[in-house]
Amino acid sequence: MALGKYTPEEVEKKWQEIWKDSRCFEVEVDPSKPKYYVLEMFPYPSGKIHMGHVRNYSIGDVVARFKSMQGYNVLHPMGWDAFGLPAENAAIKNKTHPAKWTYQNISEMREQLQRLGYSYDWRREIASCRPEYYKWEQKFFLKFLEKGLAYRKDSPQNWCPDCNTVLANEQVVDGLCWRCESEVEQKDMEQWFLRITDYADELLKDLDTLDTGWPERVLTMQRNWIGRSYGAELTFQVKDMDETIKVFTTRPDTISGATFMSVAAEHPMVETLTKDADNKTEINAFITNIRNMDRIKRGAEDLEKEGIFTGKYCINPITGLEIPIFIANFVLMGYGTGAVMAVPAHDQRDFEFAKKYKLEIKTVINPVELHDKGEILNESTMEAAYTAPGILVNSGDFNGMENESAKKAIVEHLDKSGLGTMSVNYRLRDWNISRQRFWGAPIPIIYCDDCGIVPVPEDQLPLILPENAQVRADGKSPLPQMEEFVNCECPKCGKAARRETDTFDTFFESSWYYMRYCDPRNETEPFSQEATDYWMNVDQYIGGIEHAILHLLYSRFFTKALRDTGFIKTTEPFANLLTQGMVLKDGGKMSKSKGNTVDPNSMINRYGADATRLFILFASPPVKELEWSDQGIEGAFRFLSRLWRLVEGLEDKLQAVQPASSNDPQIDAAKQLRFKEHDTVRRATRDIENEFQFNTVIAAVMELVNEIYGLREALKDADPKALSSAIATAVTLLSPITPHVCEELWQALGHTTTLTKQPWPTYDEAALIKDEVTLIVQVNGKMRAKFQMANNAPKDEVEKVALGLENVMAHTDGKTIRKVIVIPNKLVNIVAN
RNA sequence: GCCGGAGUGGUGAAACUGGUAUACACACCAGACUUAAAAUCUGGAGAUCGCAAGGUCGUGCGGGUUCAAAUCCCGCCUCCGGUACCA
Repeated sequence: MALGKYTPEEVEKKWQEIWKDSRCFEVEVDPSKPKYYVLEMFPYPSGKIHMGHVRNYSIGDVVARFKSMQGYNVLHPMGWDAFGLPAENAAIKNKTHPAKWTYQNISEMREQLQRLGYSYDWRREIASCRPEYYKWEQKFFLKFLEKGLAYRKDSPQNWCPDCNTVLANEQVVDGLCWRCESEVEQKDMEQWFLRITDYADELLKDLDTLDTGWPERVLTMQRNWIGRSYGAELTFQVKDMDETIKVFTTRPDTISGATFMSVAAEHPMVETLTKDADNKTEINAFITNIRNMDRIKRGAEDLEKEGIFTGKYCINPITGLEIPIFIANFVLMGYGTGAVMAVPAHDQRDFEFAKKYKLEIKTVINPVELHDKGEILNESTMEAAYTAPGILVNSGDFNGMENESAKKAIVEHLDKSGLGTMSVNYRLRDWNISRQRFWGAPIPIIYCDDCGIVPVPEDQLPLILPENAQVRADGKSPLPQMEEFVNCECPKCGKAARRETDTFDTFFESSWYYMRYCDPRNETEPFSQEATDYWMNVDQYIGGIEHAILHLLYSRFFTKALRDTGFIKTTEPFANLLTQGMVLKDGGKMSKSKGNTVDPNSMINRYGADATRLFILFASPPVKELEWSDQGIEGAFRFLSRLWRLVEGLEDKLQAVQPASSNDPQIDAAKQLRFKEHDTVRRATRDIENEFQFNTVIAAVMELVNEIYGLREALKDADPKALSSAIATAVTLLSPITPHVCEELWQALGHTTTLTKQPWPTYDEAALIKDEVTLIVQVNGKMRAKFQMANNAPKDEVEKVALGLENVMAHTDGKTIRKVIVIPNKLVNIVAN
């Protein structure tokens, strides 16, 4: 069969059809084979794929094809994270329904992905906006409700005025909305929450099990986000009032040094404390000022510490002394109890505050060096708080104790009078899942005047998002105005009732989609036990670092919550995580606003899917950033053409042999080629297995191709089998990366089966042993000469030859040879002076 | 401040357990082919001195360990990413 000119569009179309017809990427549960689940984060159907997607999905495709060649039963699905705000905005703009826009985008993006030749089992495709999908998460929600994992609460929430909805803490980045970057406001609202904090400890502890599979920095980010700190909750009596204030502290050992107390402006006690203060107006102005300050300014590092005295005192439970209560701008209601016992001598913030307002500073922890000299840290000359360990002083019965043991002793003492207990505090907050948006899954709840909150009965699921809704020009959800949606019967008492009109946070959908892929068409349950027992968990997950906390934390939580509600046995969803680097252009992130985007479609049109994939995998290792280069993709295309021409030029000489099958080379050229061939298999396998370093895999194959070019004249008549074997190896090794062109060349070699059924090549150790090796000679560590010698020549012989080399003699002349180090088959180092 | 990562040619990047620093590619230069160009094939190339053989320097900076360091240790500098009044 004549190969002709390399025209990617023809080759790619041809093989995509063959793969589709042969259904070679469709997989089923098969306990007789080891499984491998490779998953890339599913995209939001924005309409067009971008280079970030191409990179993400190309990496995943190589992994999938490679593992499949290694004999695994590979699950490699794709779908759509299809709920979200852009669809609503587009619907407003085009006066259409978000669903229409979304489904149209999905079909366009699906086509683009298919043009790239990815090995997905397309039968498993899911779109999270379909009732058949979100039905199950409505069911999960009802189960969570039963279990007490879902609850409703009225509290200040992050409100994005642009998106017209609340946001979870994780979705507020530097005080800005993660999606639209508007300034987030605070707003009191009644909302639905999931008790992710119930799992805080487990989420933290299980990070240790991901130690080898996840990038260090993602683990660290999650640990910081959960923010576990161990300390104590202590109770302070308010003087002359029947009230107490609880504080959380990690330093109960310093309590005797607590000379005042700071509470947050939002603290519920503030109103009571300041009710009859003389300067009530001043206090109110101070509070209003803090509360109106936006989050960025309030959180700024250089924000001046400010406070105001409430006029009230509380009693230090250890010293019995009265200490003033302040409202302070740096105390956050969202952490701990919203009140802090202030120990200026041993906390930097309290120190600064005390200096500013001339409050007492009292040393209670003494540095050991001073203590040994019989001295005590002098408060009046201190320039910063002393936060290191030490010995207790000015602390009554606890004097002389080491501060670490004093922590426990003091809390135990307070516990006797019910004023203190050891406690753990987390930075993590419960997950607010209510969204005041239309394009999301409806929360299956009914409000009845008589029965209160009533869950939608399970047999009424899915609770379908109305298809006839008209999106509003002001961006607000149309649901609350839709009588036919809102009005319903109470399932309990049958009276008229109202439906919840909020929808789920869209992170709800992405928190379990990888489970649904295991059994995506199941109509009676979210997924069968059989399917998830076999496929879960995901062996290799691939996606962007931007989800280090959000999606990855929610998914981990969901997995555990679904385990505890009996849906699945898995505890951690993703065994291994690869976060691919960004795609840059001209040193910056590709973005529409910068106008430096490169459209994957135009690259495919011009150079083909294979060249696009090749470049993106060659230019940088997957975890690193990738600088886009127009010349680079040109070069990738040139390499594929070069490989093509190699086969084309030898067409009548080549045979349909297996990779690495030339076993008996007679001439030097064949020996040399055989060595290179086996060495390439060794390197390629090693580099894929070592963190998927596809860039060096490609470099190795390029070297092999260069070698074949150099030897082809010598071998084409003398040993065509050696050439055929080497070409077969190159094509096979490259096939996960550039599958279409490799299939075509494989066929041109005379093979009748496809590469999708071809095993990954193996190499023969014996082929890597050379008759002669090159040795390096150093004199005092500097390279002076090289020479050829028989493999494994005896040390003394090697030494003799090395010492006799001309340039070596020149450098050792007149010197005494002290030592000669011989590393077999590698190097000789002569130490002389 | 803290946590993570990275500093290697003109550029993207290699270097497996310490053992020829710069593989592979891009860009560049030269030769072959061509009337010419493109494409292709072959070759060159870290800097510097030298006609050459060869020498000297060279992996952010300064030390150290070692026969031998891009690689290990100590101390810094710069850049990127994340994160922070978290009590």
